[in-house]
Amino acid sequence: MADIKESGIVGTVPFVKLGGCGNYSVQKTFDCGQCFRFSEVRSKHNYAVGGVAYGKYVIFAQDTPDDITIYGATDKDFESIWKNYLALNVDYDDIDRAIENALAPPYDCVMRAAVEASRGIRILRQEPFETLCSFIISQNNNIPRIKKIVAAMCEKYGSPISVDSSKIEYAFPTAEALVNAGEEGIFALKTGFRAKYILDCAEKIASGNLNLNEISTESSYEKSKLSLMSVKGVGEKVASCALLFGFGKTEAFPIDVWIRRIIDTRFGGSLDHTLFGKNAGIAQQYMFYYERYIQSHL
DNA sequence: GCCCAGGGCTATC
DNA sequence: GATAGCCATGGG
Repeated sequence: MADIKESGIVGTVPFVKLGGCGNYSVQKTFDCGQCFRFSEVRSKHNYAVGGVAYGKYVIFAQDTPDDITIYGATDKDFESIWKNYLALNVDYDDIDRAIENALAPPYDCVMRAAVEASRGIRILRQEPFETLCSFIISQNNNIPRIKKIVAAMCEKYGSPISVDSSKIEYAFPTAEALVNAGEEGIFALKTGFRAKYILDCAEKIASGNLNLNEISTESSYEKSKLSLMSVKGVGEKVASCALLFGFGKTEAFPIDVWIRRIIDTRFGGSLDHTLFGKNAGIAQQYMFYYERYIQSHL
């Protein structure tokens, strides 16, 4: 399992260098459509992404599949936030094996190919409110534009985080801040017909009508999904994505146009995702990545 | 101009 | 329960 090999400070920025990360791919993990707040940054490392989560600006840098360096984090931050966020406390070797063997021939072969293409992807444990709002924004939208809208929302209504003397980042807004923004304020961010959905979501959270902490600890997956679907504009798919990426519910199996497509073209039109059990959401993410990978490499 | 994007709501049958 | 329009916006 991942642990700290070295920690210190460069300039004013604390960092931790990790080893034992397994076959982690920072690039695939942050480029597979689950997270809209990180983007590639230049560094001395092989690959690095920077962004805000849990109110902190951090950079995740990587040179080999086994190491990750986190800038903007102390040892304590790693233990209390980033280990869980990056899913470094989860054994993906076992999960990958289970996914490869979950289906009967010939469909096991499709899953083997999907696992192989997706090697190194981890399901992040993102913040519940941010994740729910982000996937409301995602509906009938594409990934680059979702990122733009979320960034605009943070800049306009999130609290500033000073990175260094010349750079300011922004946290994701609180529910209260979005309620104060109102439907016009949210619409002005180019959210279109989703503005009223985001407002309804923020209102239900701010009023206590919907409690995301309770949903996190709710043991019944169906109940937690129905709770999220009480928000206007949150249907099966958005609720599943939020539960998978923001609430740790790995049995969720969101079906979007890409998953629909791969089921139609490579699984004979139907797929019983409960065969994957608690790994359904991870299998789904591999399928999503694989199908998009194939499309972009034709 | 068209079609599409990590969809869901509403009306109608 | 299924299906048909509709919803804002920008990129290809």
